[in-house]
Amino acid sequence: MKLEVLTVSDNQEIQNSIISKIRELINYKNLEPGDKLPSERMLSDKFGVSRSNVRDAIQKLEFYGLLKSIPQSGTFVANIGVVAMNGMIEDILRLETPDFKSLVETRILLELKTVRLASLRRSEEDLKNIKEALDAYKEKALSGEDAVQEDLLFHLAIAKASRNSTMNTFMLTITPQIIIDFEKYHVCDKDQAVMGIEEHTDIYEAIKKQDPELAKQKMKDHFKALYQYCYNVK
Amino acid sequence: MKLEVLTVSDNQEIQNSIISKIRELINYKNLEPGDKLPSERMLSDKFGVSRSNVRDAIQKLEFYGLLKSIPQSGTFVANIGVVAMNGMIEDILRLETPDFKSLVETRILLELKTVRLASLRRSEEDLKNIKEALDAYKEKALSGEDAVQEDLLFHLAIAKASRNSTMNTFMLTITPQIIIDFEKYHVCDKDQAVMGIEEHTDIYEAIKKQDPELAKQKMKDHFKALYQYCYNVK
DNA sequence: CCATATTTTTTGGTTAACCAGTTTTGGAAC
DNA sequence: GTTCCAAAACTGGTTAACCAAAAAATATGG
Repeated sequence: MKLEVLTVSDNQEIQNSIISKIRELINYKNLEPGDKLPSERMLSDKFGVSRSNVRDAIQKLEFYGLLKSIPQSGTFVANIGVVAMNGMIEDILRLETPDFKSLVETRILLELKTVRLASLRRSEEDLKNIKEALDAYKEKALSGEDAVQEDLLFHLAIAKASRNSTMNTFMLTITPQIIIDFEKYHVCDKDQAVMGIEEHTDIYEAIKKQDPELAKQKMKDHFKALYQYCYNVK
Repeated sequence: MKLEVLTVSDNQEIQNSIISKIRELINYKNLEPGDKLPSERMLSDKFGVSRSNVRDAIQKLEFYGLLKSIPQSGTFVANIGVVAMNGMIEDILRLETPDFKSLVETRILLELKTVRLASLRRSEEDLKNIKEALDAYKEKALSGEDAVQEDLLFHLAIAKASRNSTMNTFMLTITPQIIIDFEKYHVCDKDQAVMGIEEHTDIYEAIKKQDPELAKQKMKDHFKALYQYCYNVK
């Protein structure tokens, strides 16, 4: 287990080092938006690493919109100037795995917004999906089983109903880590699950009534315990 | 150009189809958290696609925390139940490229929060970084040049000072697309750049004074024009 | 029959060869 | 000197062979 973590860390190091070298190259050669980077083979040769490592690094920079690979042509620097490029690569290199507090803080921010938007924009089908998620959660929680999954699916259903694809994506990306941390820190015990039913129902009713402020308040109440817990732990 | 878009779309289709098949497999075989998936070779064989396609699909599901590859052992379903797994894969398959309105809406939400947090948590070094970004923006804007990069670097400096790694990451991920859309829709003309100097300075001063509510209000003012523009366009 | 050592198989990851386009280049024709 | 075209070189993507480590199976000794 230790070894695995180590290798992952090493790979991360290698990738960051390659990203760093690509930045130096862009600076040194004064590459501007639209200019072509040296080929993957050349880079892997120059950096002394495998081509797949170079490809992975490029893919990451492509994800953040800094580079653009075109199939049989080359890799190009995106329509972004050298200043922004440097600043963003700097930030990307410093990206750390988010701590629990940061995660919860962000989740609360997002959910107070998505629940408000969902109240305003939900379709009848959205409402139906939320209701189904609520019922599934109810049943599981009442049976005394662990209902963390159904809990989060209820929240994801609200995020989907918010009709904001960016926030929906963000909720999707933080959910797995939240599940892991919840289990790690033993948040959401079973006694809270029953209380959660009432709170979830309140949120659902507010969305049904299309009352954004009420929905936001009910979500706030729902997060109250989590919020305090989170700030006590860390 | 058309062709490129087409192939990208095709690749996306292939990947989604593989993800979909993996889901069916998990459902059919009733795989639970911790269970091992068939090997990559077996999957590529069974699905009739290349192994690298399977690897890419697995990597994506790994990003969303649904699978976990362990080097010389196998790929395992994460500590997430079959219900949440299905719901999340469903959402992942439906992920669309975010529209401009969704992007701006999310950015405003994030920035109103980060500027507040930055006011409360900023270190002296954070403040220095923000000041430097502000000065760079000032200089560029006053010279009449395009200062979109320096503009966004100022905002990213604030995000960094918020000491919330998740929000910082989210700001990084949406920034490139925002730049692209800004240029596409010709937001942020040069006459706005000069006005932006004053607004940026106000925000900086509020952060310096560690006044979170003032900072939030100044950021709100800063976004006022953008907000209206965004809701008129779409 | 059990516990331990050893060989064999299986695994995700890596490397190198290959492919189908794109880009460059060299020289022929005018 | 310019234009054009074919051929060679180069490109990111794909495929298949290979690697080392981890499991699994088999053998060995008690």
